[in-house]
Amino acid sequence: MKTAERVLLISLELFNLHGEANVSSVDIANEMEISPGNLYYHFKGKELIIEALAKMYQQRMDKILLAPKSTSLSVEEFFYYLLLIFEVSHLFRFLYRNPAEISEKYPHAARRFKKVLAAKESVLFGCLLSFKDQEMIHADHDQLKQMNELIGLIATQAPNYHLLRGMDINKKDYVYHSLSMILFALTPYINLDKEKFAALNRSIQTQPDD
Amino acid sequence: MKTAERVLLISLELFNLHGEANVSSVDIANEMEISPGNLYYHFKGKELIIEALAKMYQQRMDKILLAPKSTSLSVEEFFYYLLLIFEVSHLFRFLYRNPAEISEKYPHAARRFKKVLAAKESVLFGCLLSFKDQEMIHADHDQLKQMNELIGLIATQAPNYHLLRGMDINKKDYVYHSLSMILFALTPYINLDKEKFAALNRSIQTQPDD
DNA sequence: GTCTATATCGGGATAGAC
DNA sequence: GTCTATCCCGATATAGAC
Repeated sequence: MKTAERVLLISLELFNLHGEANVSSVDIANEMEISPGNLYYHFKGKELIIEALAKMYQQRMDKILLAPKSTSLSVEEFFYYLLLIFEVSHLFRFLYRNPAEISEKYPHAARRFKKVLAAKESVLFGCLLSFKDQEMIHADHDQLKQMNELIGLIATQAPNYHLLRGMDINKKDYVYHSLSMILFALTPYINLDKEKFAALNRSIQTQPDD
Repeated sequence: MKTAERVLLISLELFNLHGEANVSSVDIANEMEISPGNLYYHFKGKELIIEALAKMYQQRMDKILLAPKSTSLSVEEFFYYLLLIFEVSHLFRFLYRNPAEISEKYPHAARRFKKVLAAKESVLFGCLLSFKDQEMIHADHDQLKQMNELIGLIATQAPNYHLLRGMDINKKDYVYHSLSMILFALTPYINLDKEKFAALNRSIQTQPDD
């Protein structure tokens, strides 16, 4: 693997584990067992590393968001879709740790990040609307908007919340927990027979191995 | 006012405005128009300032949480109670900005903070239970737990979420918005006649001046 | 591409005079 | 209690040899 690629992978890992602010360029160089000077040959500063990572995040997420969704998802498919999104967010979870800091220090990366969030929100709202069209959900437009907002809050803040509750964010468990929170929030509005609902609930609560 | 008090007030303001990590002791001294040496005479390091602030937060919050609640709150009173809690959280919002960082750098402050969160959660769960007893809410025990968790997520993560959406966190508007998110999440389970519900909704959406 | 050595800068921290 | 002066240290950044 090329050094530049390794820089990105190792940086991502360290940022996720310890938080971006706690990882210096020297830390990255040490972990890679190269010299700081060499690191600077490839990336002239932490800023450029983070921008590159934000770009990776954007590309991975866009691939999911822009996938030609067979217009009408089932509820089960919707949650599987959410899972895909959560998994990518999990891979780049350092971006979610202190969005305020990141925005101030790395405006370019922040722009990408916010663009992705907006796209995510609009795609998910599209799903909700199509549910309504198919009468799989009973709610007026305003309620759909509130659901969407709740989903957005859970999706973006779940890592911090779970961290606060002492969960290990580096295990993927919290992703499933977040999904079940979303399911709980939507349940009163969803038309889904009891068996299917129970099955969905189980599949969310079952934590596959990492 | 004594210098030590002023240190705490100014620090709190700066931390809330710019985030704890972006405010150095020199910044605080400058803002107060005293010398860094003088600042160190009163607080030997940022750590002690933050611990003192965490203690203030704990005291303010305990006063609310331990207030002898006339056992059976109405739904309206419950939301007013939430508002009181949110207002104190708002005053010390810097603690919510990057809990992971704070925990690592200031374990003492973090202990207090987490203790308060736990107390908050248990008090609010008590309210939900009493609603159930009075049949003001229809939900089983597991659903109550999920509601409580959702409330906890909204209460702790709302500032970051709203920041991410470009809101100005230094205005108190987002507090009311958070309350209406909670109301939305609880609505399907609450027995409340339409008029009272609409009135509650209005009173939450009306943003009193700061 | 990679290394070593070094310069710079800002924040944290303290000593000693007033 | 308050100030000035100073020190230490870690992170960023770069020059120049290999």
